[in-house]
Amino acid sequence: MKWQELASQECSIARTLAVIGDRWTLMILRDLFLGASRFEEIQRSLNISRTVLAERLNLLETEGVVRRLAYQQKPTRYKYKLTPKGIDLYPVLMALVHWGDQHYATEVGPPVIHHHQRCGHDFSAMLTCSECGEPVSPYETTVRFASEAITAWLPDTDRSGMNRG
Amino acid sequence: MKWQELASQECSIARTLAVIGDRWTLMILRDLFLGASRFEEIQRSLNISRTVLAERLNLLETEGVVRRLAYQQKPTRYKYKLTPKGIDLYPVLMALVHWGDQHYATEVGPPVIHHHQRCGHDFSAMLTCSECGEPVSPYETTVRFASEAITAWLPDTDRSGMNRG
DNA sequence: TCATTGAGTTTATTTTATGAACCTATTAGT
DNA sequence: ACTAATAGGTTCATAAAATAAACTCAATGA
Repeated sequence: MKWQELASQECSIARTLAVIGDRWTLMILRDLFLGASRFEEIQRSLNISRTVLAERLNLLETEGVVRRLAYQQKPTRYKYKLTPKGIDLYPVLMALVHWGDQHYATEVGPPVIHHHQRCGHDFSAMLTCSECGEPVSPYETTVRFASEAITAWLPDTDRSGMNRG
Repeated sequence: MKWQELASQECSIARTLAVIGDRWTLMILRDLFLGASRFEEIQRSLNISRTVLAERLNLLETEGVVRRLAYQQKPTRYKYKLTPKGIDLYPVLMALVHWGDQHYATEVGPPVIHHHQRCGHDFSAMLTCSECGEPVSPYETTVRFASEAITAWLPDTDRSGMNRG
């Protein structure tokens, strides 16, 4: 299967990855979240090839993830800003950060610290249930499509019918 | 910059993407979370090239994200299971699902439904603060590294010194 | 004996990424 | 006036990676 056929799959992960799932796009989005907005700025920050950066920004704009705005005339120069749809990717980025912090942090700790102004603490991303607000572990969830429940993460011995939707 | 140099960057997103950030790995992980475990099974499910699948599973095993287990002898055949480190990617997958559900769902609704057994409801992923447990929006957070706070997501007019760590 | 399954590996071809140079418009410096 | 620099790309030759198909090996089943 070619990569672009992913977008047509009946799966939200596939459809999401068809937009942001290549090798550089999430790094570009990181830069946008960190305040980069100009082509040159992102290119120099990531040291990415200009060809790829241009292509990716184009796709992100087509998909409504970023907006291209002229920030000056004569000559016209552009910057890229996250749209609300793009800002909705914040939980994706935070989940990636958290996994990296968990498993690849050095002795000196995580390189970037996130601060929650509402509560005044430095924080990390936690996944919770939209319905009850409690933290969610994969061991407490089931998945269904066409009426089947799946609990692949359980050890084989524990699959005693629990977790079947 | 070449892709593999990403891993050496002082950034948890970069280090995470160096492991799972290519075009197919997150789809492979989706399959593993959904219960696939054998090479053939994943290959047929994704219709991915065998070369790439073998290479990716190898990297994931090297990185400790999956474990390769013999499930029979004569001939020895293997399956792949998520390790605890791999299961820690659950929030990443759920964040991707949620964004896809938000922005690419069809009239018939999301293709896959996630159920939270603890509360008994179908749910979606919500990002909350590890410290106060409240939902986190990017507008309420700051980031710092080398003592600088960043709030790129705010409209320019709102950047009045608030959100600076 | 021949076909099939599973887990890959090998190889030829196609696709994608890289790096360098180039283009256009404008301002700043000498 | 000439030159260099900046920004936002595009073009092009080369390198790297992905794809599809065929092949390997060990065993089982018809």
